[in-house]
Amino acid sequence: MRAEELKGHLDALLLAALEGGPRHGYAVIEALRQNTGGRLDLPTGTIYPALRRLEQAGLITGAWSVVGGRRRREYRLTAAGTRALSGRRADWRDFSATVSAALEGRPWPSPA
Amino acid sequence: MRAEELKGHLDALLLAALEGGPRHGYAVIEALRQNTGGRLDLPTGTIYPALRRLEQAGLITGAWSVVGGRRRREYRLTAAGTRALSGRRADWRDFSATVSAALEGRPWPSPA
DNA sequence: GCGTGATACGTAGCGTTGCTACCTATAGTC
DNA sequence: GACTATAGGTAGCAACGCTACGTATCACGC
Repeated sequence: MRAEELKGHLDALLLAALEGGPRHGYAVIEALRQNTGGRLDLPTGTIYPALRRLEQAGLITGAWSVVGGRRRREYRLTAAGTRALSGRRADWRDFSATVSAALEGRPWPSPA
Repeated sequence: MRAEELKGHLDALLLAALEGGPRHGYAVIEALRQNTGGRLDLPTGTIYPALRRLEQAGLITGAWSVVGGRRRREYRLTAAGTRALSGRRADWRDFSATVSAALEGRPWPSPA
């Protein structure tokens, strides 16, 4: 998967990963990897800053906890985050339909 | 349509717009607009630099012409461009399936 | 002749954002 | 002691589409 492709869609994926309940960053990475058959294997340098962005935007809230001697920051969706997620889903459907139409449709004849 | 969503996918759209025959920049914009029912209405500041990038990458070639007193730069796909287009189409299908799986699938239960 | 809109090309500079590369720390296993 | 998995983080970079301009021609109304 080329790198730039994900730009602008990561937030939606992260919100979706938190939809089923609270998760910490590392678990989000694993969930994404498992749910996409390994096609989406995002580096920590992508996930952690993105989660902080979402927290700062008020779409998720984070709380520290310690499990098995290791500290975790558990994130959960806020009400605004839930709304944002459904907005992003609609955006994705629209975007994906638009690009598919432009890309997969039969060649557009040039007027010449 | 949010702005960042397009990132990394524009090249494919431009190549596809040239698949049916040579077009100049302004005509590409119109073709994109018409072919997506107006959902994709890209500014010239997006299209012209992108076409130059593609030309520099050897995926398209441009040639000046004058029609009705106005100069145009007509672009056409090169052989490499045609190959690139089919690669990008495959990328899109893979990417779109991956994101849809992660986004539209039923909520993953949290392991807690 | 003048203004306005469509056609047609272009550039400068910006902001966003995901990535690479690196760092810290604990627990378990060999 | 070394290594892997788990868990968090930052600095700096590169890519790229967008905004805001600027240039020019042609057609049309007035």
